Amino acid sequence: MSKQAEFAVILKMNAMFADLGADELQRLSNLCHTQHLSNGEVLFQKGDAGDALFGVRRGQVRIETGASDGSRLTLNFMGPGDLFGEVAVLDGQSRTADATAGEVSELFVLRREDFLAFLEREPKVGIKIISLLCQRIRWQSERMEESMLQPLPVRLARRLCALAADFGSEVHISQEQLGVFVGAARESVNRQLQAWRKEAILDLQRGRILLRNMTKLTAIARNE
Amino acid sequence: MSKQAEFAVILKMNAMFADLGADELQRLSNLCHTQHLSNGEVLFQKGDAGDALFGVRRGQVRIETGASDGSRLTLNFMGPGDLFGEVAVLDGQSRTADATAGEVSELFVLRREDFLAFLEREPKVGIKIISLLCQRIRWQSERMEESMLQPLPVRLARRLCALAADFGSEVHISQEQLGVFVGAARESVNRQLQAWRKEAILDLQRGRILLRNMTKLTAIARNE
DNA sequence: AAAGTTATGTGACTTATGGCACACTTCTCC
DNA sequence: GGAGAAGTGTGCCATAAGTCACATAACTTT
Repeated sequence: MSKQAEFAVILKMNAMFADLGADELQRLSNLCHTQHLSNGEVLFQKGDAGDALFGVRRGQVRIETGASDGSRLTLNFMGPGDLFGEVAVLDGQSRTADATAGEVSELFVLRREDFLAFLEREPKVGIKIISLLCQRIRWQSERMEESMLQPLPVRLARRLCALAADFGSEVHISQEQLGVFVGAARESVNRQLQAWRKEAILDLQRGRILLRNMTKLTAIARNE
Repeated sequence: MSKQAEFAVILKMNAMFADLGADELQRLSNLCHTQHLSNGEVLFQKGDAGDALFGVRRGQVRIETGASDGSRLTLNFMGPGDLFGEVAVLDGQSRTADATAGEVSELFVLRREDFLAFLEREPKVGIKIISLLCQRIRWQSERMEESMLQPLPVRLARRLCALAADFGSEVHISQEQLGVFVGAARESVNRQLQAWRKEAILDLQRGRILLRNMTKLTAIARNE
């Protein structure tokens, strides 16, 4: 399969371009470039101009934010098929986080100017993107209310359920990072996890969590 | 001034349509209808279909959410010149809050289908809207981090500064509602306000707050 | 295999905020 | 103008979570 055809497949997977016809998809793919990253290479940093949209072909990219004390905390992992950097590209503002390759990676790159020009010619895609951004706004406000109103156990359970959907019952994440995701101190996360271990809801190992009883966990997440 | 011309002025005020030419603005205004509301009349409720975008011509509309216990809590006030209901219109999902007229009001209404049809003919407006939605996403995530990381005094100071920008130094709001805005209990809000009163940063009256020392207040908001 | 580094487990203490209770004040409306 | 509602001021206590401190366990490096 040619690279361009592969780009088209990946783009198609993303809701942003899901209802594009084959020809439009073809034209969009032709605008893409390829970029290789070695392990640990920095793609962009917080504050950089948001001049391109990226998609992962192979490898893994970590989206992280450098805390003021110099420690770096991972916010998200992007794997093959994932698109990232859309917000900065769409509004032309600067990046809000850093992106670093977690392995040798190959990305495709869609430059902001090419993308915007494409948008002007394809109003339908614009409307689709608007919908997606609106969804995101709704989702954000829900999480906002949630994180202010729900106690830590509920937030933690929800995050674990979400991770389970992506990774299966063996979630590979440190308690420190789980704390970042959930907005809590590492110690608090640990204490809650211990409590659940005693209830046989999960098992703990260094760097991973084994979910044993998803029924109970989802019940906690629902906050009955 | 004709109603249509007045609509055009209001639309122009909103960033969404700021760089539209006079003719496009004219066409958009012609799509608008007018709707009158009596005091206390309900415009829409949470869960209703988001089938129109509204703009306030005269009067005031409260955006509120009905708490589970039946008490209603105001999230925002929309006054003359304000546009609201965009998100539900743009993505076609249901309303996330209730809207009730706080006085006898006159609105203009732009129906979803008309608006979307307009968007398809004006890709530039679509791109502008995308930018605005992106800005909102950024703003939301900032507030999100803020509300989880910043202590109440900082959040409260920020909210008061924001209100001051809209209302001047005499902010007309109950402590209860301030609590809702800031995500805190009424009592906590009161205690903080009392502390500031003793420092001569502000004065309190029933239903209003008089800001005396904006310098100190903004300093607190900055969280130095 | 020893040494160093990172991740986890846990106790003790502190603190911010929430919630209840109740007094007091100011508005509103018959 | 009297009754009731709505908004405000404050004391007291409960509690969730953060912080600090340190022990232990698991991987890495040389």
